[in-house]
Amino acid sequence: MRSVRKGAPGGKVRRSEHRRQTGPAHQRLSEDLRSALEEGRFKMGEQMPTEVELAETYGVSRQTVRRAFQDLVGEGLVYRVAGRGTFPTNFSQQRHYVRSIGAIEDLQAFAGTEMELLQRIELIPEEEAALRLELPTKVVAALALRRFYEGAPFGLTHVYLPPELGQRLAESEALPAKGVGTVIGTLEKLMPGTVAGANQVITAVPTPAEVAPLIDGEAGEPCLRTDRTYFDTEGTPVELAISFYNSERYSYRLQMRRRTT
Amino acid sequence: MRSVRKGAPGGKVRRSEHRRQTGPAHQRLSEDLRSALEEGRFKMGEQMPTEVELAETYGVSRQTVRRAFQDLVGEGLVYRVAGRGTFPTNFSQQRHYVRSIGAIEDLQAFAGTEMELLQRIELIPEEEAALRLELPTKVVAALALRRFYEGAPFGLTHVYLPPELGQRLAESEALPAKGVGTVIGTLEKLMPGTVAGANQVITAVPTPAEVAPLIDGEAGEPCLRTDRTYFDTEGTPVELAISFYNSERYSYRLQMRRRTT
DNA sequence: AAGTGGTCTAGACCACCAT
DNA sequence: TGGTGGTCTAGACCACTTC
Repeated sequence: MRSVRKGAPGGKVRRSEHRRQTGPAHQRLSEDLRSALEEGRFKMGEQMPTEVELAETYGVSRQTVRRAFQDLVGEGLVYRVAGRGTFPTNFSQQRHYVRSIGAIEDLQAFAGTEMELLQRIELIPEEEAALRLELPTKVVAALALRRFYEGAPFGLTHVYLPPELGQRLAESEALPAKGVGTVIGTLEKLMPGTVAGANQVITAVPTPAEVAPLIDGEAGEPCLRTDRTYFDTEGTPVELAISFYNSERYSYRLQMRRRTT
Repeated sequence: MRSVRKGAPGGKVRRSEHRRQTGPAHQRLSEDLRSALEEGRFKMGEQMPTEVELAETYGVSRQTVRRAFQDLVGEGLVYRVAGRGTFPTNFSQQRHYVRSIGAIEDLQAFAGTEMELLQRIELIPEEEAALRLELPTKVVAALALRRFYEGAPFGLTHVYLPPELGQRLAESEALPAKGVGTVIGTLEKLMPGTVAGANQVITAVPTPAEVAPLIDGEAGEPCLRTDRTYFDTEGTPVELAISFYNSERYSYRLQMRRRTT
């Protein structure tokens, strides 16, 4: 192993050879490839550059190229067959393809929709919510909001938080009375950890009478109810959101992907 | 780089040092760790063995350990913090935890439920289904089935396939008139490629009158409708499944996870 | 036989965290 | 300051596909 000159140290060398940008080399590479794919620069049916080719043209090691491809495979933009090569999928051609895959980022963004605060945050006793947040007490911080798309309301959400987090949210006054964004998105900036994911249960229920007028629906008519529990990296619940959606204005879309390992 | 003895060749060496089993070393390692986590062999709050430790005790390189941890992070069993270490999440403690994450395997398994064929496979003209399967013609192969849980029906599904695949499915006679399993699971064994994922739209609708009696529901009552399009690695649609679920017996559960990269 | 992706190694430097 | 995970390298062997 001798180490006369040894591999260039990770990360910093060759900084100026290719588009510098920021971040690790594998990330720059995958971004380059992603752009190329989205712009249809690789023809549909056939093979993309091999690992060795990319390693040479980008001046990185084969492992780094593999690392970049990992991301693309995970996003469903390409698929790889040992012995044959790497190929773009159908999805890679659709510009503005759905990046989601039931990913949590989408819920946080809720692109193109607006929210309106109906009930400012306050501490209330709510046994079931407290239980589902795995709290030792029965008191939770609660708030309510409506969500609008193109000016029309389509969803009503009750949000429950651990009191401590609710306190922090209230004090920050980061949550506007009206605007874009989400509670969990706002909350994350105030949290110690990060939001790692959410468990969700989706059911079809009759629109509750008190909810119906708020989402332009009729009481008793089918509506979509989602119960969503966000948790941090350790698996501790940080938010419970119960939403009712007008079924004529909102449907739940997700993409599943086989775990490839 | 000199190469006097160089790294042991991939895959085959040291075969008998640790539990041999099958497959790559990183897979064996991750399975070991998964078991340990599910059995609660690592105490909740605190740190798991470091990469270097595991590399030594398992006689593998650090990269191989990292590869193993990648899987566990992806499954939400552990989280890692640079500079601190690797820690089990809440989920790792729950035995029989939900592996899913909105993964496609669950839909294929539909654990614990039974199916009953209502309508044997046949070729019919169905413009909309053909369109959604991206077929050049209007003819599709169609079949219908009910799904049971503990003897009671809870879902009705219409399945549409490209004619060629439907033909193969019909000829194979692999689909039982009654039993466990799914169409997509059966189909995959007969396909050239593999099922890579599915796009899904979930809506709340009034139970159609013709569907209601089949799922023990009442016409007009809210029920969950899912439109699911499975696709292969290339992104080509291979199956369209439209299902109606009795909302009192079935709710849609999924786990989302932030993409960690 | 040549080429491709899949796996693996030994060693290195870095940013970050705890001390 | 020492330990941890994150990144990177150069080289190797393998299984598999294609020619």
